[in-house]
Amino acid sequence: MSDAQRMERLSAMLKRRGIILPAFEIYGGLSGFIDYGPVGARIRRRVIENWINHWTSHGDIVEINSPTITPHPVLVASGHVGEFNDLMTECGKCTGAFRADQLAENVHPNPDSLNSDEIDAVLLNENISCPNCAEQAWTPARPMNLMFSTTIGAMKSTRQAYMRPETAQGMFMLYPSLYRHFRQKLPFGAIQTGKGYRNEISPRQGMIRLREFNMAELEYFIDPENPPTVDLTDRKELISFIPDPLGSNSDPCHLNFANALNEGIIKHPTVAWFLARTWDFLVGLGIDSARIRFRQHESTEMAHYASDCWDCEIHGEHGWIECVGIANRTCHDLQQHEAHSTSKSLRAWRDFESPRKEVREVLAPNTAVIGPVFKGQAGAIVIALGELTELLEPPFDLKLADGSTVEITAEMVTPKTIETSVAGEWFTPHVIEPAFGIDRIIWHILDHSYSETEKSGEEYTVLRLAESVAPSDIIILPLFDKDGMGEIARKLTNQINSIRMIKAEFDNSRSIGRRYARADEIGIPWAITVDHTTTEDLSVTIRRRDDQKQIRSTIDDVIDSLTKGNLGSMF
RNA sequence: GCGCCUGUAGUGAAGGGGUUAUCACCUGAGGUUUCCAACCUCAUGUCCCGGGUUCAAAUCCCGGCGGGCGCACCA
Repeated sequence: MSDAQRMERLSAMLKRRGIILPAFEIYGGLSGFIDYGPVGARIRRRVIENWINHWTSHGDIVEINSPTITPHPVLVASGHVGEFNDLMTECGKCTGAFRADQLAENVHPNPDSLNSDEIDAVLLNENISCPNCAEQAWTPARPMNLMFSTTIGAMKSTRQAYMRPETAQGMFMLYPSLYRHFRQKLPFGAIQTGKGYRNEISPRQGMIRLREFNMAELEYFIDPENPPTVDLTDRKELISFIPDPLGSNSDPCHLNFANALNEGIIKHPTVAWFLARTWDFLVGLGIDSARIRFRQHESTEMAHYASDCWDCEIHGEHGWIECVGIANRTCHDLQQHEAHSTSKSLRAWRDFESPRKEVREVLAPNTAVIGPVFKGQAGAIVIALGELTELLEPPFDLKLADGSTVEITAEMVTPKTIETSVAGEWFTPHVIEPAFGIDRIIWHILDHSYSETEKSGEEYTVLRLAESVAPSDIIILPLFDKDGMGEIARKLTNQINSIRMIKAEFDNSRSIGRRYARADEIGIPWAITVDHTTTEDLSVTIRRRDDQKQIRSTIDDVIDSLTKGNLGSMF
């Protein structure tokens, strides 16, 4: 078995066993889309359930769910419409593709604002040549829209919308509700799992770059002046870090999380905490911890909203692949939505340590005088008086918002000293976002679990899935489907399936060895075999997938252990 | 999107203008079998799609779609 062929054998197995398959294949297939088959769909569900439990068990994180279709203005505010609508042009000679606005950067003050005709003209008139081959032969610029576009409504009055490119915006839309839910106290977080859509130019590498994919994102809202810290000193694992090559500590290193934070490689204490919890999650799913690393983004490749970004990369058949992005998005999203939407409540309140006293000298308006004199203008005058930054001695000329000027006399105002007490202030929370690519994680779970061994000189395949993500918890096999063994096995299967959150399979087809082999190949961790002895004393054998070891026990004990989730302790 | 390679049962492969397209494994039915892909009999199932050349195309040509690799792209 040569290693070069391993991925092909793995892919063939995934297809043959109904785990991962190309989508729409009976219509010729469609690149960038996959199906999870009957076995794969259960693995996917369990990975997502693990993810939800992992975060909601923190206590200050809740799950929400939002639409996948997102109206245009939301994605304008988030920056996706701008970022995802770049105009591309190609060199007619060397076929290199470039962003047209970047080519025009030095000859135009604001190339991003140009439409395709305008930017074509700029490239032509300014004699912009290809950075690659120096030719001047640009194809007409075309928008490279990485969002799937759609419209809401029919006929007239349709509204532009897109399939969401990330689930995150849903959490920002619900910020006011989340703030109330958490009794107006930071920090808190919200998670969402679901589909995201990006119209990739060329999907590649199987399920690594999909056009429709499973995402799982967490938005954790914090007070930037009081970021939550978690003591990481008792975590001794050495983690592989690749820091920002432009930073001060740029050498790849192995450190525990606490030291990485202390040495300033991880800049933010809350980000450090999420890196650690991400590591816990992946290892808990059965990802090989030696093949996980954290890579810090260079400042130049940082997302448009982020101040500090880490990728969690996992190594597999496709090399090192970004599977989780952990970003400090700062206040960008909430500020943008506050600016673009009608809501002014995308903020949090922070108490001062002690209330701040403010003393202000003002000219209080005597409305009983101003009203009759100025009539319709009176309101504007009261506002203008309130906005005065220095105390003027009446009479004086007061400039109003509409540009007109009125004369204020002494009887119209009363100088006053106003003392106010300010208990705190409103601010825009910062957001730490761990964003998980579920399909990529599932690929690496399968990759790391896929084990090609030998058994009696024959090739033998075992999918060593963690119990938490196995497609079924256990398989029940009658040694032969006769002499009452089949009936006992069917009854036992039903009994186990009635246990909450436990899934049992039944298989009576072909020889026992073949059934073990099939179960091993899709990663079912345990098998119960009903044999002749069972018909006499209701004892069964329990077989462990990973070493094929078997023990005998009573059905009652097996069900008891299974319910408690500690079947392994019987061995 | 460009270039090179490529597409035959569920999986992996052979064949390469001319009867009914071949093999292994898998899957199903039956038999056999007292725990690890055993064996026997039988069965289901395939030339990616569309044009063209030809008396005849799974085979040759063109285009599309899918896959692999490289370039480009990848908040």
